[in-house]
Amino acid sequence: MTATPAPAAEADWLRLDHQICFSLHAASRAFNGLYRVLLKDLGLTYPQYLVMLVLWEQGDLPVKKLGEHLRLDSGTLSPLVKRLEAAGLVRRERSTRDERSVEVRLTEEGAALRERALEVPRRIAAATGFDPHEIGELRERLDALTAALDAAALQEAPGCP
Amino acid sequence: MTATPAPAAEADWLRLDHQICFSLHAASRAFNGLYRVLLKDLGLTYPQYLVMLVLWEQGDLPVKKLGEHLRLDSGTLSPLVKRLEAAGLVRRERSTRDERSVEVRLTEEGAALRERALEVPRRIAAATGFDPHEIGELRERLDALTAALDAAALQEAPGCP
DNA sequence: CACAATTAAGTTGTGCACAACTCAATGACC
DNA sequence: GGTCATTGAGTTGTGCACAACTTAATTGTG
Repeated sequence: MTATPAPAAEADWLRLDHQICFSLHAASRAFNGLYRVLLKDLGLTYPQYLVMLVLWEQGDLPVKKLGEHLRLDSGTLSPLVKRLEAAGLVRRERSTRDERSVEVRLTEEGAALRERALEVPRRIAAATGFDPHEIGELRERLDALTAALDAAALQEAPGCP
Repeated sequence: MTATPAPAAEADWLRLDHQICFSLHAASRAFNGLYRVLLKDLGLTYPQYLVMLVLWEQGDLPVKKLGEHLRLDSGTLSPLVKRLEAAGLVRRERSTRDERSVEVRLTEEGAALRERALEVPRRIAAATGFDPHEIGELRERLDALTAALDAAALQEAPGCP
């Protein structure tokens, strides 16, 4: 034992941080990469696919609601949805009830694309090599992580009531 | 049992996919968001922090080696490293041994920043609410996932020997 | 030696994420 | 009813990720 308890421990923290944050970053990009390959045929990017998943599941939604489901703001969604519209998968229509709101509606083509998308999640699941139970467990872990991180970020934020 | 085994199961696949891919996407962005807050004082973005972590741990490295550690290509790293150079944290120097290669070297300022960065991983770990063992476990799971996804993406790729 | 293939950086173009902002519609309050 | 704060989309600017490409240096092979 030395007088200085553990000078290396500090570096170990940075090392651990390197490991965990890099692992998550890499996993996210790896997922993105595989989806990129699998979604190429459908002409969708990964975030566009997420939007389509929500629309297929929830039906037509205003941009605001889409953003709540996906935790994305209008700065991300506006151009993304415009690209989906350009691809003929959705229409954007001003709500008559509230003229601020824009409804995103699936076109026939957009609704039909769902059939072709059914194969994607199976292939993703197969690629992970995880069984459904493991996937579910990992998902829970990640959701807990997200919730904890969001709470912490709020606390760290400049003005935190 | 009906003649059609489970017509709803197809939709469930899309739903599960929605869950897991969204969870990972959200966790990655949540991490990014918290790092954004914690790194603001250091004047670093999250990917820039990753580069600095590698340099602090490994010492000066050519861009190529940096990319191997972080799985990033020159298209991402070149402008990023230039921004680090503009911030005075690194210098870029053509290798004399191999003029194709560019060595990224920490400046005094860049090396000194490490002291201030030591606090970051502790605060991140605290924010997750996970103990070191859980973090390690999650990391292993994510690394396994990344490896499986990378392998699958390779197999799916156009030309796969 | 010469010349083709490979390699390391860098560039260009597209799309996503997010902060900070504008603008118009809505709602609340006096 | 008029004013003002709030809300929903959208825009702008910065930075990251990645594909496709260019350029220059190096290596391999005849």
